[in-house]
Amino acid sequence: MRKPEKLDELLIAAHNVVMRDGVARLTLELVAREAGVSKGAVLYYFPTKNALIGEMLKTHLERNRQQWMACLAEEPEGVPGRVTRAWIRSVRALSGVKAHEGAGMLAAIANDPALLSIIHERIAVWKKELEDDGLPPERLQVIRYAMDGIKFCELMGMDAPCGASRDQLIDYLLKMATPGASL
Amino acid sequence: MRKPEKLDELLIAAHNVVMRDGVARLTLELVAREAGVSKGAVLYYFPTKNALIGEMLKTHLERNRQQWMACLAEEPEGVPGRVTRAWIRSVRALSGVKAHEGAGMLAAIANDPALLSIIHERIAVWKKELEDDGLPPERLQVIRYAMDGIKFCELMGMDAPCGASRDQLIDYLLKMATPGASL
DNA sequence: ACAAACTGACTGACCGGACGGTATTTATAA
DNA sequence: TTATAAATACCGTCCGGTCAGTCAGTTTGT
Repeated sequence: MRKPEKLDELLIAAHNVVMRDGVARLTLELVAREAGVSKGAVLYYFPTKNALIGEMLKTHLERNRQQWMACLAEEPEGVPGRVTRAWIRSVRALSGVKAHEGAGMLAAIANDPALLSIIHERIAVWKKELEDDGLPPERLQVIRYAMDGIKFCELMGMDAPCGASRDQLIDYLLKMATPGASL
Repeated sequence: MRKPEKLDELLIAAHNVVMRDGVARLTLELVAREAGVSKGAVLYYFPTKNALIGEMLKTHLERNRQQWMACLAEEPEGVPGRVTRAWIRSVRALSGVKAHEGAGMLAAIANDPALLSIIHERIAVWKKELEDDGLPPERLQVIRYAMDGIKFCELMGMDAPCGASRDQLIDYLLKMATPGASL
């Protein structure tokens, strides 16, 4: 059941290409070169380019999910907004300086929006989990879209918050996700 | 100084193509067909594809700007957060049911991220105007990224808020942009 | 033990189509 | 006539995907 590690290497290579050269240059040949193999090898592991992109999406979502769960474990139980706060912390933990995540999302948008259905399904699940978290709906919405905004801005280099300003923002969102905290 | 109206038709056609067929299908030929002209005509008005996309971006930004100014005129003076509230209202006014704006942004990302510099410059200006608006910085940030999140989600069909829920969210953001309002 | 048969991983050449852009030609208006 | 507006034909390139074949290793038959 162990996935071949070469497959992961190719996914990383694809990610690197998107981040370094832009999503327009995500070509099978460039991915191959980045990974140090031939184009044929890439198509050996992924039947089509779309399959590659789909896998990029899935691994990205999976990593997010795991980080979320890890943060949830550290969040004390019994306080409403627990799931939401864990989610906020997971986003903070993941999107660091070194790499924008979501290269797969960019690639999906650029190549075949139908691929986004993978994300749509996940969002539906997440949304339900967040809505059942006991927070006032307006606050939850503000938090959710603010986090989305941060992520998207990071993804396309559009003046995402960073440094102290970023920490301040996330702390504020955490407060919003904590009933009784003064704003 | 009147721009030929054909040029605007082509921009609209390009916008329609992106929204209907996805940014991957934004080709000179499809734009031409959508506008009911030949490919040569498109290249007569825009020397390159990038020029077309750049113009899409600029008109989009320009429309946003004008809506913003219109909303600003209706906002009573003297109350801090005035510019921010006008901005929120302008976004609400523009992004309706019928059309996602920002096809140009998608096209820029997909084709040549360097085009985004047009947006970067604008963002810098907007940011300054918003920062000088007299609102607490954390609140301003939350509002700003929440609005960005909404717009991005709309742009790529990722569960953007709509209907009553959407109005509720925007009202809440307006309250956040109003000093003294109870949250 | 040892070779034959087979398998999985990978290569590199190639094809067909799409697309951006150019060059040339034709229609229209002043 | 001349300038503008647009159509048509065409070129070169790039890219996704196919395919035949190589080669290391593993299994199998004796």
